[in-house]
Amino acid sequence: MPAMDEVFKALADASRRSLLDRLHARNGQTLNDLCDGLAMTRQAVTKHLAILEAANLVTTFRHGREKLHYLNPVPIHQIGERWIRKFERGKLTALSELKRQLEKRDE
Amino acid sequence: MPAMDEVFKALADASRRSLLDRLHARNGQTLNDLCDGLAMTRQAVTKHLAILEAANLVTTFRHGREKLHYLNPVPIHQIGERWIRKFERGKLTALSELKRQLEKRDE
DNA sequence: TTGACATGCAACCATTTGGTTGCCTATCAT
DNA sequence: ATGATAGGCAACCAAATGGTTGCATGTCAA
Repeated sequence: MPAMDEVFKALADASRRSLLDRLHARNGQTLNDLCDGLAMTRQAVTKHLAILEAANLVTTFRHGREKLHYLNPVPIHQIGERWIRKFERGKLTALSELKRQLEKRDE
Repeated sequence: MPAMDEVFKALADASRRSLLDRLHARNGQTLNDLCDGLAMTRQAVTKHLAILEAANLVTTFRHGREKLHYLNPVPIHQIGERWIRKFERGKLTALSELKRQLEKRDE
């Protein structure tokens, strides 16, 4: 069970989010598949994938000399459920307080 | 309009997420309010708050010599809507592909 | 078996990050 | 006015991050 902190850290990098996007578009890609079109060496991509795998956002299977990468949407879902939702409750309250302060500014 | 990347980066740090938690628990706190109990200097907290403010996750108002910090839940909500939701669609598909691969492993 | 392909490992590098200390400025209360 | 309180600024530092290059290993196909 990877800590939520690992997931947040993994999602903090735009290259890694774009790798997740690519897997979302087409699941089960090899390392080389994921490399092409990117302005990065294969080794850099490997490192990013390792971080995504450690955060459990990506799961891999060896198939001969190929390593297939699959998106695991569960941790993303959990961020939504366990973290973002918390801030949705009370969102209107927070916003109305903000508004009240903005108006008080001109007193 | 702060780029979503800034928001993700701001959320990547546990100390910053805990500052948001504190504001969620009680909105409109001063810098010193937010400092106490934390194992960090005031200046470190200032830097974190600056990053949260740049990402538009926190808005501030001066009131005399005090600076009041308010949570802005909008960017968090947008991460949920614009990013996380995208991966919820197709979540079941992705999971069933994962399952299929896991089973294929034992052939 | 031998070359080509897919990936792994390790050392190295520059920059960013999260934190510190020291000092300065502004505001409030007496 | 003056001390205490709230915050700001800047320089500095160690460690983490994102990337590179070079070489090694494992696997497939002819």
